[in-house]
Amino acid sequence: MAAQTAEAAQGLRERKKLETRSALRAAAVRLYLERGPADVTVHDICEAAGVSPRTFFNYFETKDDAVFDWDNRLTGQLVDLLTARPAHEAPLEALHHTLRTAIPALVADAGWRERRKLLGAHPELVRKLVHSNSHMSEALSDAVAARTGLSADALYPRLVAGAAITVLRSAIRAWDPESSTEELLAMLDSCFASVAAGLPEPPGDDPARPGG
Amino acid sequence: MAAQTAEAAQGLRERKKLETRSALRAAAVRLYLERGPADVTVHDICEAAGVSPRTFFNYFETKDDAVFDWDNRLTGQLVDLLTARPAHEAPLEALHHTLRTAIPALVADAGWRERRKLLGAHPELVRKLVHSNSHMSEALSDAVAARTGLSADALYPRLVAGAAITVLRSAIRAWDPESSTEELLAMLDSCFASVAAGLPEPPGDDPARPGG
DNA sequence: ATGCAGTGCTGCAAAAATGCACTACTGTAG
DNA sequence: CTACAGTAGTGCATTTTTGCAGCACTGCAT
Repeated sequence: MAAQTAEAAQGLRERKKLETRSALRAAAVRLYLERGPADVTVHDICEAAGVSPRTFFNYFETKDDAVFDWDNRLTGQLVDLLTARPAHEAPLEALHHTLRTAIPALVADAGWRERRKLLGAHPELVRKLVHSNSHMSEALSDAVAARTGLSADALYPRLVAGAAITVLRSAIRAWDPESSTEELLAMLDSCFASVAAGLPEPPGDDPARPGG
Repeated sequence: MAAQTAEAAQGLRERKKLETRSALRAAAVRLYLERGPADVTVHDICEAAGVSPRTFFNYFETKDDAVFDWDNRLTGQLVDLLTARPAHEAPLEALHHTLRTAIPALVADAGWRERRKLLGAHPELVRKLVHSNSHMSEALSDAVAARTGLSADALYPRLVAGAAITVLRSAIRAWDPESSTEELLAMLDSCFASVAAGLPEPPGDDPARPGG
């Protein structure tokens, strides 16, 4: 396996690169929180991070991508975790365990929580997040295909990966970033249970209440 | 209900607007197919459509959005169809019928087929398509919430809508645009069946065939 | 036909994003 | 120590995207 999940910077070069990326990410989140996304230019972020604007776009595709860097790092991590799950687990089950394993570290990351709050304060950003999610979905889809021995173009891997991403998104969105990790995990479990049951009518649904 | 699904242009003004939008969409798809997305500038599209570049961005958020205009029109249509489904249908079932109903008209649309081929020829575009899909997902989510009497922030509507969008995307992507409508509908049915069953191990999976 | 309100279209300036070529430094081999 | 390959960072030109303000036309009322 060539996948080096360890973040150990082996050389000066690698370390500098990680530092630059980190600096850009941190500066972006900080400035976004301070002034709001609309009042922060790429120039500002770069000045705070000490690099040129061109360099910013060497690391990130769009201005907002720096804020979503967590998701891209998470993607690689999820793929590794999923690959490491025992082969006897059904794909959906393996994905469930994978997410469950990855979430605590996320919640423990102060930067990630900051970002989560940023998304709550600026819903416009959520729309751009889809891009990162799509990347994650494709990566997981490929990993599921590898697990099941199916083609990467087959329907099943895309369905399961898509469902898992939807679950993750929905749970994080509904989760209150001030509350505990357990809350998030509970919602994740509930979502996976709902999907595994074939998404039947809403659990707490009371037929006597028309809802209008 | 104030929703006017009818596309009848009541005044000259409305008609002109639709014409401009149509012209931009058509020009974009044609030029994209002729030269490839990278070799078409907004300026080119606007020249072909006879409007200024600034006007392009009054209609579409990004250069590629003109190509995805079908999805945005489809979104409104799906919401209307879903709202019209009988109340006794379960959400997932109602979404299944909704998509089944909308698809034939799409496939019959020559422009939509062109677009579908464009996506096959230029996979980079698929990445940008997620944006439209996300819009569609949110709209359907709200419609499901209305059907079930749940809050728009509840988990269930997002899960079902997300699953439906994933199904639609997967089916269209796997579908050969040269083949028949029935092929696409069959894949759609198969996907919905898989989701309704809780996404168990791949259906046509033959344990004897390693698939490598 | 005339005047008014609403708004579609446009030009302009600034910011975001991309391709290309160049510099400077890192890591490695001699 | 020196030479070399690889590549992160940069500057520049071009394209994409957005905010703002003005012009022109439509739809409506008089």
